Amino acid sequence: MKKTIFVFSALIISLLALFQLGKYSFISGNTSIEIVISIVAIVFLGIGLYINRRKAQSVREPNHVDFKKVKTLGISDREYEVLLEMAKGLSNKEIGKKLHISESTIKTHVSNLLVKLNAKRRTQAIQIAKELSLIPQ
Amino acid sequence: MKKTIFVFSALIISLLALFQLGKYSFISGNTSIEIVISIVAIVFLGIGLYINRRKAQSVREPNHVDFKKVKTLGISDREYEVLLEMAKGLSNKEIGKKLHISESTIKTHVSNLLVKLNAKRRTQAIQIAKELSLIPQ
DNA sequence: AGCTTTTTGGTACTTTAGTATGAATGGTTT
DNA sequence: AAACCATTCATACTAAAGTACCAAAAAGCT
Repeated sequence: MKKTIFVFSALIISLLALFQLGKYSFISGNTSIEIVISIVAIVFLGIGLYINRRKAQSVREPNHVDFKKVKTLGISDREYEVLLEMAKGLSNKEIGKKLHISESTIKTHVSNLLVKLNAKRRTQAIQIAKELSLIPQ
Repeated sequence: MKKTIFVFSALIISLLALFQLGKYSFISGNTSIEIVISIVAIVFLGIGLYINRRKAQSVREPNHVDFKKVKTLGISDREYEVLLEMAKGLSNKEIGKKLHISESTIKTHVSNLLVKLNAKRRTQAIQIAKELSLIPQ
């Protein structure tokens, strides 16, 4: 947020400078009114595009993952791997094959995940994990 | 896409008009250079914001739902309701209670959904449904 | 009215998921 | 070295999910 304030302050200052420069250039007769207006138009168009792109990114980034929260919940690396595969819709057996470990181990991991995510079922766990941005949407 | 082209054409025309109007107002001496530049700046800022908002919406709208595709896949209204509850992480029994029908009926609906979505499990069905924008993310 | 689709529900069964418990291994910390 | 944690795996069990098959209302269409 500090960064945002700084960026916008710098923007406003440079805009005022542009404004004055435009006026000066015109009065001194070096530049035509069309060029001044065009420059202003392009600069402000760019600013408009920039502001909304930043906003769009911050509002909701579907692929953003909050690893800190994962750690906070006490989810281990291996459990997290299982969570990711689970969210893809794989069965315990399939996850086991993919990670080269037994289905039994997957069950253990899943069981632990359900407790840590406070879920009753794997479908609920996936939903919760996505809401908390633990995994990408 | 046709709509987009139309909107942008109208925009460019109105901008050219604004340009000429600005020049005329200034030359005729009715308006000061500051006001002309300010109007141009505000208008272009607004255009920049507008363009990016549309773009941000079209790129990925998490809550967008493609009902046509739902119908194309032959998913009935009731099956779709079940799909939504399923995606929330509810069990068959819980869905039954919520929709005031038996768990047995839910099983029938889920089984049909799995065939229509070409999924082996409910977790996979949810994943596929979200990818196809059948249900909100 | 007759036909079709949807929605509902049941039984019986198989498969998958999830729990509980215990235990062995390897790595890290104290 | 001892304690701790993550990872692995097994057994035995219960619960939930899913399949197959059937059947009967209810709603929609011609």
